[in-house]
Amino acid sequence: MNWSQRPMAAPFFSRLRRSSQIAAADVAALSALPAEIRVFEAHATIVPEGRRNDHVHVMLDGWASRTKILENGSRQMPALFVAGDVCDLDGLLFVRSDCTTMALTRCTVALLPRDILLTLLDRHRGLRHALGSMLATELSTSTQWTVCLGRRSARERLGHLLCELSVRLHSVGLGNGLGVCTLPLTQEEIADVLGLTAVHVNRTLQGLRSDGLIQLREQRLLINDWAALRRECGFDAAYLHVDGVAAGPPDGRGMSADAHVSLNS
Amino acid sequence: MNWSQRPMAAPFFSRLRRSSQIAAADVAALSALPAEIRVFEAHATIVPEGRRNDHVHVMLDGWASRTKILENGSRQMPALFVAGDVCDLDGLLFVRSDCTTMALTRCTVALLPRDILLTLLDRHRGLRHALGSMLATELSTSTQWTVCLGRRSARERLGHLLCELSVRLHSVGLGNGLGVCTLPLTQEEIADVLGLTAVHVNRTLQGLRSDGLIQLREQRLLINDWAALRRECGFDAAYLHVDGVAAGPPDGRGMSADAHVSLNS
DNA sequence: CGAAGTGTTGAAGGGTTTCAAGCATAGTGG
DNA sequence: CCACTATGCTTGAAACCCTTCAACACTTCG
Repeated sequence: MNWSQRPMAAPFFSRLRRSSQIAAADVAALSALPAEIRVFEAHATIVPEGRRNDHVHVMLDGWASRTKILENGSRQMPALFVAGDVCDLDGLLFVRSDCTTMALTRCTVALLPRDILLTLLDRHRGLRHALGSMLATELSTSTQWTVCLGRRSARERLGHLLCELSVRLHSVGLGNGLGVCTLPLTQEEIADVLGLTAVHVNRTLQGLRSDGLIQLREQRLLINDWAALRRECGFDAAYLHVDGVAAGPPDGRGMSADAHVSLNS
Repeated sequence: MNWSQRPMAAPFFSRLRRSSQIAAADVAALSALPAEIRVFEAHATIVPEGRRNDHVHVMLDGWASRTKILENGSRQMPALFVAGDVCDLDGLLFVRSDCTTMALTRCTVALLPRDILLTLLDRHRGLRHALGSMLATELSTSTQWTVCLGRRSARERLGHLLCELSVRLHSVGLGNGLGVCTLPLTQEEIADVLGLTAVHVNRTLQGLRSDGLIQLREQRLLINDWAALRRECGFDAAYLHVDGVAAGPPDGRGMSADAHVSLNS
């Protein structure tokens, strides 16, 4: 069976179609690639630092993160990947990866042969634009995280992250409406994303809960008051570049203008 | 006169040639672009947030930064640009920029028409790889900054930044040897890069100075003990992707293998 | 000469960390 | 079925890094 026909591949192709310049032939060519499907258990390494990039890894299911361990043993996760994300886009340009990507939950990943994909990119302008936009979005997201870590309080960082994840999952068709989604990360993992300690994440989470802004238990996140949370942490979804995305009801229409406005109001 | 023949354009073309796949024809095509040269005074806005991207901005001289101002008035600079950098690479992929880029010093910038450059990219595989690598390097740099802001002390962050800037300037032929370069940023601007206050940057700088690690006065930086500073802040230049770059003496040879080793020892 | 920008220093306060302990849940093997 | 262990969540108290506020020195410039 063609890998693109698995239901799990829907988020990735939904992201591809976000590009204004993608054509049916582009999608078809990518679908025809000989992909290997692999499952990584939680805590397994998907792409080790320094490995030669022979494949590009497309997340089909589960959560993963870029992970750096410092000399003193502390850990930071400068990027999170969910279904639909490519977790080593830089591998298309560089021979070796300079950051480890590890599975946070059990992950299903499609491995696309790098050299074949590169020749495909030479022929397909639309694919270049789509994957380039994904890389640029990753940069703008990383930029936003830098701003959050540099100038926002623990409460703002946490709220901002929850808003972002909610939008990202919603935009690829995961989660039930905006503000309702799974969040299978432990508080320690959240801390390693936000540059905090697990203890402080715990207390901050309680603050958001007791103020009625969110609910979070058993790996289910519910944002009770989207507008209030958004306002308090200064979240603006523009940097995620999801506008016009087909993330609405599965009737084929894209997200309406109103739906987009609702992200930011 | 062709814009590429200005001496100021050397750092940018030096960066282009870092790509293993760039060809003479690629460089020639880019050189032939009708570029407008503009000078921005310090504190001027080079690319305002939300503006339609009609041009791509190549830094020829001076320092610039991405700048975000938060609701509470605090400022964060999630990226720094020096000669040779393209300060709105994402503008090639997105219609509008989602971050302001401002001049920190007087800047000379080459404006390349976006649509012409895009058609050029369609024809020149080498240019695609070169600019793509620059974008990927910007991502890996942003990733590294996120790690620093999340898990490193003020002293480590500051030392790490000084190491990075020293290597970046050295790699495009600016500065006199590794660890000697200009640093025209105010302590407040450094603070806005590192997510600290100017007061604390001041005190931290004094710590590095009194420990004999660096000298910094009148906008000249000198790293006295590269190995010690590098060790103390956990700096590893790999993420800058400067290996094999033509950054040595102006005799045309690339940086030798030994020179590269010296970056990390 | 006054004003503005930058660097410097001191003292007090606060957000976050660190350390430590306790609790709940799930899985495991006897 | 029940210790036993491992993992994750929760809570308290003390310590610390960095911020905040305030003041002053120095330089540049109109």
